[in-house]
Amino acid sequence: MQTRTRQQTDPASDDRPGTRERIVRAASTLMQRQGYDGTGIKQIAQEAGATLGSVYHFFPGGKQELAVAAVHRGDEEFTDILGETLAGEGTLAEVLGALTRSLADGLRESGWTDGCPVTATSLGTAARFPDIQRAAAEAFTRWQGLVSERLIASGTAEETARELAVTVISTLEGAELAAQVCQDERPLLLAGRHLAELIALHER
Amino acid sequence: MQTRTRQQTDPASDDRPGTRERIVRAASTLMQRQGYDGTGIKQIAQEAGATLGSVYHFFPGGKQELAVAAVHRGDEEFTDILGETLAGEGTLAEVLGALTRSLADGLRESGWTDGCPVTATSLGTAARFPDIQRAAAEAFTRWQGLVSERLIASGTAEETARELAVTVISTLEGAELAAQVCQDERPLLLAGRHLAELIALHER
DNA sequence: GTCTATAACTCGATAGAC
DNA sequence: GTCTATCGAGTTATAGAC
Repeated sequence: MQTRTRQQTDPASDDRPGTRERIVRAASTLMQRQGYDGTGIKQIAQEAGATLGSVYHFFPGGKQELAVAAVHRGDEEFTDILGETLAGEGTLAEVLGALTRSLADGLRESGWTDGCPVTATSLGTAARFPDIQRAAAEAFTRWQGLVSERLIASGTAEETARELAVTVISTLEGAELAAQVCQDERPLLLAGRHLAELIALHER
Repeated sequence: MQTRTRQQTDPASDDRPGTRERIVRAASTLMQRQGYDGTGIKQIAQEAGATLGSVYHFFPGGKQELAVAAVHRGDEEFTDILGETLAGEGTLAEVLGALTRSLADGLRESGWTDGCPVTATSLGTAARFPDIQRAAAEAFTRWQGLVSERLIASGTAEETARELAVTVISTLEGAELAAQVCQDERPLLLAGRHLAELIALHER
């Protein structure tokens, strides 16, 4: 899901992150917007304020290795957000409402361009690049696991929780997609409400 | 969502569809698998058994016009499937189970490559090509409308039905995405079950 | 580690014969 | 309507100076 806070990429500013870090960020952001094939390595280098030589120095595997790093980065970012959100106060319904609200805000503020970096980077590449597919699958599985743990902790039966968690991630992902495609935040907000209802149905 | 039945593309067979039709089918199928930027016009021409000259004869607007036609085709195909499924016998729960089952079968049989043609073609292109974004948004809206009508017909209140329909499409779309990414049909099957529960909750 | 130059290739699109 | 040839610009990736 979309998680990135728009950041400074001023190539002239001091004490900025290291070159490798800037390259990964640029790759993740650009592939989130334009997908794997729509993003060029030269564009990544330029956005990162690095040269082509530096990109291949840190990522000798080329574009494919860069995409795997970008997916891992997207995974980590949303894992952090999801973890913090789920650990926050409030009922699960409130937590889901805050999460979808936040995703909707970020998506709208980006002009509906910045959706889920994992999805955008991996979709259409799975058949050609198994490494990218694997990284994306790991992300989805990790997110499902986080939701599942929270459901179990709040009293849902284990098997039920694992199943519900899969649908929670599917629905969040699909709602962000629908919001992006329709350029309308309602799918995300409705997903938050309906998921809360679905979960309440299974709580004891 | 993924709807296509694998079809003959034998370039030598007789009484096959016209050139324009073959080009649209090839464009839709290839962009469904590889996305807009991952699919070349030459590849489309070859898969369609046509020449580059023919492609530009029927689609003078080039790749962009071809992508819009491909999205419209994907829209029509799933609109037909959804319409027939919803009009079929059985409770809405049964109907959703059959639909997700069918989507899962198609996805698995394609080796997890053929997801939703509308999503795959439009994701990552919205900012650059408003025509493609618009065609994709129309598809999502149409599908939501179909589900909404069926919900209203089976006794759900109008506003409730419209809202539920949005989440039904979001969840189906997200579950197909999750199934594709994880190469596992369970997200789709669970989505069918959970959506049935959610809808039952709102029936009177 | 960073930079430039370039090799090797593919892309979308066009022109014009048939 | 169909075909081939090709243009110009773009791509990924590499080589080698600094």
